[in-house]
This record gives sequence, structure tokens and C-alpha cells, in this order.
Amino acid sequence: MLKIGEFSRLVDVPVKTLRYYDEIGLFKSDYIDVQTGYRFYSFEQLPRLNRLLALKDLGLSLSQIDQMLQEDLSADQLRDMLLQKQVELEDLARDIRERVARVEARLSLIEMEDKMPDYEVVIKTVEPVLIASKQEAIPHFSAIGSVMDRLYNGVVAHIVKHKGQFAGPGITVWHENFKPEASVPIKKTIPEGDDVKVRELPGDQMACLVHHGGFEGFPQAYQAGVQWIEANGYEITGPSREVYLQFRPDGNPKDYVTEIQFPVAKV
Amino acid sequence: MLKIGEFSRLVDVPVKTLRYYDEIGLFKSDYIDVQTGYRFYSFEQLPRLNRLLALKDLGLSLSQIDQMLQEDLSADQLRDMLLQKQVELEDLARDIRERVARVEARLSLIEMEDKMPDYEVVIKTVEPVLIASKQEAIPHFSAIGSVMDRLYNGVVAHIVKHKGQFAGPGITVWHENFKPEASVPIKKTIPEGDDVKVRELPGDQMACLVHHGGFEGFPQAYQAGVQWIEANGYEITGPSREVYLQFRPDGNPKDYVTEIQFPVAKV
DNA sequence: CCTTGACTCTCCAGTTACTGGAAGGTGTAT
DNA sequence: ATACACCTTCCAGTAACTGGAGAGTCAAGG
Repeated sequence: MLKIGEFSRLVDVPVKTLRYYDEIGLFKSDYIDVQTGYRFYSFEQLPRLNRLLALKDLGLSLSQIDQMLQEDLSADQLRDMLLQKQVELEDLARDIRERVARVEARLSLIEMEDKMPDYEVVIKTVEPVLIASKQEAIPHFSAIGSVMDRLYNGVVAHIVKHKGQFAGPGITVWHENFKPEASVPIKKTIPEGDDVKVRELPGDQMACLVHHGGFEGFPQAYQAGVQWIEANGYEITGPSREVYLQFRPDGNPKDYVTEIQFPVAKV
Repeated sequence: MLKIGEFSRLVDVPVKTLRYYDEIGLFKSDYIDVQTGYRFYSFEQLPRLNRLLALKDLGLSLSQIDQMLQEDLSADQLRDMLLQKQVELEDLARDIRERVARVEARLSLIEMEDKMPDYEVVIKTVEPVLIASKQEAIPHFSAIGSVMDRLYNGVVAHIVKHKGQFAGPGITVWHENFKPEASVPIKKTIPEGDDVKVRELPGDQMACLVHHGGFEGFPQAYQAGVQWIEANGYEITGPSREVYLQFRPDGNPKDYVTEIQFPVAKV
């Protein structure tokens, strides 16, 4: 019979930890002196503790270990638990590799620019939204402003006409061939018009970044987004979106806030 | 100005989490209504939150993020923190790879034997111990028993003669050429004898396993130990030891408990 | 025999980054 | 007027310990 300190030295497990295992019932002392409350451990307990420690070394949680230490567990059940743990660990390993890649990407940015990047890209899930929208090709780069004005005015007029309720800031979806879809979220569906469609913009996993300021800064922002997506092992899976979080045609462009979203998936 | 729920949807962070960040001062709401206590967030806060989320994605703790969000941090400091995190992550990655290897080793054992292994091997650090010891080559396999008896009797007699105090169970250190060193831990140093040495057995990282029963089972136990060490990417770096945790020459061999220790290092 | 120091006990608090729930106030649509 | 969604604070719980306070126990030395 060994006192807790002796046993602790023998198995190289802190006294506190042994008491904790005792408390949660994972590994009870063999015998407790009624007078003093001292715990006593025996050599017969070593196999159980060593098995416990070996399983802990595999990264299993104490409650999983508790299950695995049950005598009546079949080899199949044991295998299943280990297989599950294996999958878990491999997921974790992948996760960490990605993390390392992100840290490296950021380090190289800092090396280049000696500061944090201008645009922070985050992955998030956006909810589907019901929108009314109008689409039109842009004939020439310089015409973007006027075309967009026209599109949004058309959509807004249509919504107002059908007494629709606005549900958020405007969103431009950039389809192929430089063909923007000017969309305005609405609370409930309304009839479609000649050229105003009503549909649900699907939710998706998006790489997002926020741009503060006028539209002249957009190219840089897009570039930063695309670079991040490449560097972090994602690929763009659909049309990007611009969400005009803060915008008024008569406002100061400096105060504009736009979120740029790229639907992405892990390569 | 956005209420917490709206902001939550915008940044895809749970309301609870935003409140928590507010509480710990990591990310405060822009403004709080004095009447209602409602938190309000502004678009100007997006860059800080996005940076926060990006850093969180790297695996930094909230307090580290808090530091990195300070405005007055130099690029050098930023780089140092990231480099440190990189090292940390790489350590973690290695750790997980090793864990996966151990899980696989155990799975293959279970496949073979349809149960948990008979010997659990654990790595632990053993403390240095002061010992008195005597060494002698074993002429022939069959002579182990008698030689050991003689050695231990000699050491014990020597200790008693010099009024030394015993400090634990006997330990045999198996040096090369089948030359065991019978050692008995003592509390304080005593004079050496003709063939009894007094020295400190160094502490080390050891792969340990516990054998219950008589000496006839030792070969299997050693085999299990060596196999584990190979399978788990360690190598043996010195003489192995046997610690006779429970042993009496007149006792029943079934009750013997012996710990076998291999000094090891990661390959 | 007494004291000292090492050891043990229980109980409580703190760690991280939240999550869940209860009880109660607020804002808006029908 | 009343649902209902939303907001508030406060409290408890998570995993696996770790640290500390205050009090009792044990063995050796003087």
C-alpha cells in the first residue's frame, strides 16, 4: 500500500491529478483510512492506471477513457472508438496545417508591407435572402455608375409600386460578362415586373472583406480578396457580390462601407 | 447603427459571443442606450472585428488577439508573435501526428489480438536516485537467480553495515554484456566497499511497463516494450532497468510486481 | 515527550471561450 | 391590446486540471 505521494512518484502523475481522478470516479484509490481520510493505492492498480495514461496519450477525453476501461467492452467497440478518434485527429491535423498556412501567409504579408494587411478576409456563412432584382450588361466601364443608378432605381420603384418592404441594403451580384444584378432584399414576395425578377439569393460560404470608401478603391479590394482566396486554398465558386452597407447617392464617398463577398469552397 | 442581432447576422458571430467580447473588453459596442441598455454597433467597427476574427482563425488566444489589436504595435512585435505562434502550431502538428501513429499502432494490435494489449507502455520521467550497487557478469542464463541473490545480499549487507537507510525497492540495471548492476536506493550516502559502489542513478525519460508475476514472463514483457518503442518512434538510449516493486524471495511469484524501464529518446 | 517539517485532507477559486437558461424589459406588427 | 421577437443581466456549466487556504497526520530528531 502506498500513500498518494509515493504512488504519485511511482506513476509520475501529480497528486492533485490523482485526487481529481478519484473525485470523478475514473481512478479510485484502493482503500481509504477511515480515521485520517488518507488515500492508499496498491500495485494491483497499476495496470488500470497505465492503460488510462496510454489512452490519454492518444488524446481521448477522460469520459471516453472511462468507457474504454469498462471490462465488458468488446473488441469491436474498442475498434470503433479508436477509429472515430483517428478520424477526429486527422481532421484536427488538417485544421492545423491550414492554420499554419494562414500564419505563413500573414507573415509574408507583414514582411512585405511591415504592417497588418489592409483588408481582412474572413470566411462566413451568409443566409439566403429574398430579393427583387434587375439585370443588365454594362456596355463600357465608364457607364457603370449610370447603369447601376438606373437598375437600382428601377428595382426600388417596382418594390414601392407593389408595396413591398425593404429588408436590408442593396446587393449587386456580378454575373459573368460584366452583367450586374442589382438586388434589393425584401421581406415578403411581390409580383415580378417586366424586367424586375423576384428570387431568393442563395446562402453560401463566403470569403468576405469590407471596403471603406468610394468605388475607386474597389479594384484593390477585389485583388486582396482573390489573393487571399488563392493563398488559403479556396476557390471561387460563383458570382461575387457587393453589399452596400453604408451608401447614399448624395453622401460623401469616404463614408461608404461596402462588403465584398466571394462564394468559395475548399479546393 | 445596428442592434446586436443585426450586427450578429452581418458578421456571422453569435450574439452571445459579441456580448462576451464586450464584457471582456475585447470588442466593445460603439454605443449603449442609457435607457434600455441596448448595445449598438457601427460599420466603422467592422475592420477591428474582422481583424479579430482573422487572428482567431490563426488559433491565437483572445488575450493575444487583444495585444495584437493595439494600434501601437510595431511590425517587429507582430512578426514575433506570429513566429511564436507558428512554432507552437508546428509543435502541435507534430504532437498530433504522433498521436495518430499511436492510435494506429493500437488499432493494429486490436486487429491482431481482438483485445487491448497485455502491456501498457507509458513514457514518464524518473527522478535520479542515490543507490548502493554491486555488479557482476552472468556466466550462464541459468545462473541469473543465484548471482542476483548474491549481489543483492551483498549490497544489503553493506548498507546495513554502514547504517544506511533504505529508500525504496531494488533496481537492477542491465548493462551491456549481460552484466547486471544490483542497486538498492538509499537516503544518504555511505562509504563504498570493495565491490559495492555508491552512485546516483540518473533520472531520465523512460518507457515503462509493469509486469505482474514471476520472472519467467519477463521475455514477453521486454518484447512488448521493445516493439512499442519501435512502433512509436523512440529509441533506447541506455541500459534498461527492472524495479522490483513487490518482491519477497519467499513470496509467491504470482504476486510479484516489476516495472521494466527503458531509457528512451525521440528518434 | 515535544517540535519540526513533510505530507495529507477538504474546500474553494480560477483557467478558456464560450453556451444555455431564467427572469424581466423593449419595440413593432397586427 | 397583445403577441412576438428582441434585448438586458445574472447565473451555471463545460474539461481537466492547478493553486492556495486552513487544518489534521506522521515520522524523525533533540
